[in-house]
Amino acid sequence: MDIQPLLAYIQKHVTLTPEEERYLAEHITIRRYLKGQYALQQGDVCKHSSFILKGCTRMFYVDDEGQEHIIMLCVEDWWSSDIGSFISQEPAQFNIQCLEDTAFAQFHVDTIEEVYAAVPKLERFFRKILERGLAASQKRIIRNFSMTAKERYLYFKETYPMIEQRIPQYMIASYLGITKEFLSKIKRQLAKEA
Amino acid sequence: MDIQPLLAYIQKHVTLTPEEERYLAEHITIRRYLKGQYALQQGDVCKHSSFILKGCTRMFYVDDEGQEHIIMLCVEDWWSSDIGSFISQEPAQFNIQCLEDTAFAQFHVDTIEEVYAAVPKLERFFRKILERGLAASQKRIIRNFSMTAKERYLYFKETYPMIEQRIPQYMIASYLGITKEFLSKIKRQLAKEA
DNA sequence: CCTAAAAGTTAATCTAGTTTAACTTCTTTT
DNA sequence: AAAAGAAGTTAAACTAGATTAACTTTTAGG
Repeated sequence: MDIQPLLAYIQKHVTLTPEEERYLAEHITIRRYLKGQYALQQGDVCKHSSFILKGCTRMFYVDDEGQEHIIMLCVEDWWSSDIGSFISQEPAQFNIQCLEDTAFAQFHVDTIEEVYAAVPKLERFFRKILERGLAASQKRIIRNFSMTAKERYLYFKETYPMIEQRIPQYMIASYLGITKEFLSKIKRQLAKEA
Repeated sequence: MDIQPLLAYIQKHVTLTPEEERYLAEHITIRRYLKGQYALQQGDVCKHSSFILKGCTRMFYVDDEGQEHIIMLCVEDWWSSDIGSFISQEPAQFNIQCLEDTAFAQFHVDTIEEVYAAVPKLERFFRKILERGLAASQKRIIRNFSMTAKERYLYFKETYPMIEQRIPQYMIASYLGITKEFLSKIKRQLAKEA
């Protein structure tokens, strides 16, 4: 598996020299999972910062009543880790499951600080994508408070048209914070309107 | 106003030399606002990354129906900016209003990259607090989906006991994503239980 | 190609939280 | 100390979305 998608993604934010690219490639591991497998399980410690080269994952939380809540649906060019567990090295609160055969490019927690020190541009890169991630997360909180379920669904469809095709409806419902039954009702309504 | 609280906060994450501290102090501006004033208004561009030395703010969004939604309540030692607007230099979606007389230590967007270049430890520092911020934001999304309003209120009280005293109830209700009437009902219920 | 399991639908009933509106404190200003 | 505005409370009527349960359709494995 080629790490080209990762390099291309990084180059959008910082410009690496060929040497730096080589160093990067040496400090990254490729890891593959089959559809259905877990890249991380609630309770385990998250040891990797993982970029999706190919495939698709869901990050979800199982609450005290046994109900699943999807926080993120990730496809190619997304980072899919429990960042809370990764930085604290405490047990993860989230599960990450592959929804298709998936290949990750992974930084290991034990060497990432060393990588930042050797290639400060990579620390800059992560600083930048964390800024974007935090801004996006705050906007999501707002959407959850200020939009109805129907509006959230329409926003999701419009913003991630490619994701809807690849993922079962009941997972999209969970991502939107509603039941699959209610999403079904929303879709019927929308079909009637059109 | 002394920037000591900021220095102490930074030193928790990275260790600055006296020289670096001096450089930092030269690239920071102190800005004061009175209770009720806006440090940022929806539609303006956020030019500063602001740390609260003293005081207290709310960051909120006004939706199409004119309703206010509070995303963050910030006190001393918190960063209070619209990070989405700050990094893109596009109009802010959020307002930041001071709920008490407030003093900020501010980095200006035009010089912050220069500061990162001069003191890479500061970029490291921001990378770390962004990681924490993103992890916290994800956990908040989960709480909003998996807890009832009553549970969210109890969590808030327990996690930020000092904030509840300083801020009107109706703002706490907005932060929790409920109406002030319903928070009132929850409090009555809790009082009865005890 | 068959069959079982997974995914999606429909509809009735129920509930957490909203809306509206009237009322009661509590603060602040004069 | 009075007045007025801001903050908080109460209760009745309402609604978005959950729950339950029975059903249909799609998918994938043997």
